[in-house]
Amino acid sequence: MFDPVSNKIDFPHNEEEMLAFWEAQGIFQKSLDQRADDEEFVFYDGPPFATGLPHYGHLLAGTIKDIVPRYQTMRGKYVERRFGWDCHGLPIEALAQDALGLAGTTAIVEAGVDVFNEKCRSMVQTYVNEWRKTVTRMGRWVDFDNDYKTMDPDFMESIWWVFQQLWDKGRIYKAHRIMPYSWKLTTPLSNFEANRNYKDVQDPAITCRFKLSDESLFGANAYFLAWTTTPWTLPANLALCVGPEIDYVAVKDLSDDVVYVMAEARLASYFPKADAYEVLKTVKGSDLKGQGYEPLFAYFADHENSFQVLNDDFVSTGDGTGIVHMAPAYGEDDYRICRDAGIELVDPLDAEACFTSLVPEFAGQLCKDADKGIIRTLKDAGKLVHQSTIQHSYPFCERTDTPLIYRAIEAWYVKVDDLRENMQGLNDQVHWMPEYVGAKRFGNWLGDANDWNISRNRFWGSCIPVWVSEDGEDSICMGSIEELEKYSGVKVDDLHKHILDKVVFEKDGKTYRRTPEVLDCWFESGAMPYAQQHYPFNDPEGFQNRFPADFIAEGLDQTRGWFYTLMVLGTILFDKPAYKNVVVNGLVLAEDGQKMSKRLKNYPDPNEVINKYGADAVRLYMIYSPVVRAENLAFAEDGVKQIMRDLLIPMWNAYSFFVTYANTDGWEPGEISESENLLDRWILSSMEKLTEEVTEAMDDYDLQSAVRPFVHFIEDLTNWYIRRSRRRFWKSEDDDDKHQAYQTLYAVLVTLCKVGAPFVPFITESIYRNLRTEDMPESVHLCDFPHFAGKHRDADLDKQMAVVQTVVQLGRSLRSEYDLKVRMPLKGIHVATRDMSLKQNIDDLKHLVMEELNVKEVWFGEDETALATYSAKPNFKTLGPKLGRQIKLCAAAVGKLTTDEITNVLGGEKLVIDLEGTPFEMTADDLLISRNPREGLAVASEGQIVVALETQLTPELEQEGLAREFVSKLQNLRKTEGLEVSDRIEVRFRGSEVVQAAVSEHRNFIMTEILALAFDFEEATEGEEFELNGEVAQVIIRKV
RNA sequence: GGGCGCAUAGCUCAGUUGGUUAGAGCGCGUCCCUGAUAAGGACGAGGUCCCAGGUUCGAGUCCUGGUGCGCCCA
Repeated sequence: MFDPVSNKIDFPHNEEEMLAFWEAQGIFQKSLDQRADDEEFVFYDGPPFATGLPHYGHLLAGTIKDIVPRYQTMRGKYVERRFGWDCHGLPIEALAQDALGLAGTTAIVEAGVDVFNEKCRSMVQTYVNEWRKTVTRMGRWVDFDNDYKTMDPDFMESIWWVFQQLWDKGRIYKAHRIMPYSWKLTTPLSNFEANRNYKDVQDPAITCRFKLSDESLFGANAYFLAWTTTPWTLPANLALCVGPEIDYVAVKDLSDDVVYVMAEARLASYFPKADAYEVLKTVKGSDLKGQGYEPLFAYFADHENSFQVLNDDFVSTGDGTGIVHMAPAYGEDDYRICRDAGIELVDPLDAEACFTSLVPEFAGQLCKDADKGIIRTLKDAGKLVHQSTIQHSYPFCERTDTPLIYRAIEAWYVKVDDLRENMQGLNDQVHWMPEYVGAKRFGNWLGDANDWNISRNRFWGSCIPVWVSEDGEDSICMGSIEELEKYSGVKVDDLHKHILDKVVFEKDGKTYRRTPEVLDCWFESGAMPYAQQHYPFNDPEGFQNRFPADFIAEGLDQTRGWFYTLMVLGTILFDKPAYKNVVVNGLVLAEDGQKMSKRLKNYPDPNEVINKYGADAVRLYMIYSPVVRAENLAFAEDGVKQIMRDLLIPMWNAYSFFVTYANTDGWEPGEISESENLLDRWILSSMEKLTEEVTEAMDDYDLQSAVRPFVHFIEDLTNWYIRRSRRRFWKSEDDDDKHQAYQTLYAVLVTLCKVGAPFVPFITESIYRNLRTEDMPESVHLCDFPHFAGKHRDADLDKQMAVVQTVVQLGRSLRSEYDLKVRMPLKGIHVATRDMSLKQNIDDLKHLVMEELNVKEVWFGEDETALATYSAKPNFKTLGPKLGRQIKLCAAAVGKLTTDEITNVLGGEKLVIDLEGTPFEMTADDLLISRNPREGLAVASEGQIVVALETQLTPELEQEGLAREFVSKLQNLRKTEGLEVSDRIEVRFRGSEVVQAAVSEHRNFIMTEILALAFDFEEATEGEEFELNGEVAQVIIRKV
């Protein structure tokens, strides 16, 4: 006996039971243990930040990260799945800052880095339990107990090893980088952070003049004009820049005979009146290259290579003068262009962006506040030619709402720009899903990869393991804790900044201190393949089997993130890609196509959706969408509901049907005998086809394609196999046939559970658990994935059944058109088709049609012409290449063909048409023939099939129809009276003479159908009154 | 500003190497069926395949240029 199954299934509740079962029996662990000696399938889990609750994007990625390992496990691989946590970085620091009420880096330093870092450490765990709960509830099997955290000492030690590798290979260097900087927080921000808070502000816009050194060019009184909205950068000016292709003019101001140099295109804005100036000369920017000028301020007058005109294409004539003032410490282009010209930057601002003693005149003033004084000084010195204000949008610090400045920050870099081709080559070995993300998006990105800035001027992170001598001359890079201990004699077991910065040692008379920066947390996630296993300190040989990964999966937004950092480090360390297969998922948006927003509440709470429809439905909804191929998904709760109704409920109903009748019959799974029944063979063939399609799609990591064939299969199973086999289960007198029906449906359901298990782990487990016999594994997830050996595949049968389904569809359509209920038996249906492969199983096929359409006979024939006329079109696919332009003539000729002519061609005759005087020969293959039902007949056609329904009714047929109506009413009555399917009844009835006649004629049939033991006609019967095809009857039933 | 992608029915999406009636499911309307099914079936309405050019005998599909949206970068 199977456990009784209700068709009223509560999926979420059922899932909770399965979770409890997995937990109690340790099924996940068993699924690992039983593959312990098998080949490894290596999966790397990208670590999420632990600073918020999981959202749909995580659920999606988590589902993909669950399906593939489950599938591979069932295919016989050992798949270790360790959860990872990204513990370091700004998100967690921000939480800690809020918790401690610390506004910026100064406040953190004052409060103590140790206090701050320990707060960060304590807060990392804040959301872990919530994550574990939700991830587990989604059915994802992943090891939380043996997780890796980027703040673990082992992990951090491996980071050192990785860093030292880069160091030893000469790939680490220090340079400046222009970054948005908050003087209030005294910290640089990322571009991303800076982009989030633009405001419209008014700033000064001034034009200054820079005196040319070479008086031979335009005379003794000639100046370059340059425009700026940041006057405070002028004290640090070291060069001017012009566009080499831009035309510049030297114009004499006729009011004072001073000569100014500026872009021709900007002339009108400075000299609106044409009679106020005289153009002396026009030159290209490239002609001005190398010209010297007198510094505006004297502070850096002796600076090497400075105060000359440079060339660069970035200069535009959109505003200003077409000549750009360069302060390399305060602009990205400035920095780049000056560096290339051999000009070292000067930065006379302190950490709080106040001028230092290098600029004594403004020392102690905040840079922005110094604007006024600087402008006044320039004005007094006669160096200011124009002054106004400009309104523009400018980035502000999110936390303090003070304007950001751009300034040079010392940073550590990994050199990667010489590895572009190497990385692209390795990337070609990676299988991407979808393919274009790897080939185009990621490939292009690798193609112009820039050196990687890996340092952060922050506190909570892995430390750069470099100790620098106090004179800055020597550096020592540590690759392990042991190495540090050797140098310092200090024992350390925690590698965070507040510990390590206290480790100071002497070597050869010099004192060494650690460089203050911490590592970008992307460096840690990129080093995760090594660090999670504590490589190379732990089991370096075993590492060979666990690198690279067979599979990773993340969102499209990781193209420049994890996918990239894994690739960079894999390339440098081992000259290998770090992963072989990648599934890239798209963004999950709100139903309206907007981003999901907590503030707008434009999406349902994930936990509520799971608790309403179940995790299986949510998983399936997401996977059966293009979001698993990097496209966006507008998440619709209704879509989840739909998936449940389309797939999960029908599957459950098929199962519930089986168990109900198997229990009624006391059927038990037994020895397997090959069924001869056509439907059985067909559904087994379909099952194997499904297995094959799912396997192929999964081996290609195409999850959406793997799910698609389930839809069709479930449809075939429930609405064709079971529908057409129903009577075999509950009315069959042939025990062998009944046994084969049970055996087949049983086998199909068990196999379906196994094939579906990776995708919908709960419902399949629940069904499997009830169906399994003692000798089978206790969980479907401990089973092997089914093979598709081709044992049951029968392509001919698939095709024949498709024809039968078409015939039935056409027959139903005709019944509907002629208003003939299916309960009314009809004489028969004619099926005409030239495809006579049907003949093979014609008797069985006939019976399917007869039962489904309720007709007494099916006549198969080849001659369609009695039922339909033909018309033809050329087969453009075959004729197009042969005929080219002439195909239009051909089409005209073919369109005129008569039914008889087409019949002849179908019979094998060649068709010759005239094409501009040339005969052209065609065969039946060159024609596309459509069948058009003849007028006045009940005929319908589709493709090569034509059917004709015999619509005439006879008294006998009408009588039988009435009997069937009677049965139908009684079945409904049984149902409303709450009888069990196997209950026997007594019936008393009365009715019109017509009814009486029909009932007595079909008495045995009726009694069998409704399980009546007694069936009596009574003149005066109370009870339910029915209308049967216009006749009246009254019935009383009683359970025996 | 650059790279990549997406745009097909009211909605969610299929649509092979270009081939002549562009499909499915849901939703909607009408009708039917029902002793496995919170189901099922038939029929119907609903399309400028984002726009404009081009290549071709033939373009949803290929090319060029736009528009809108998204991701990443600057």
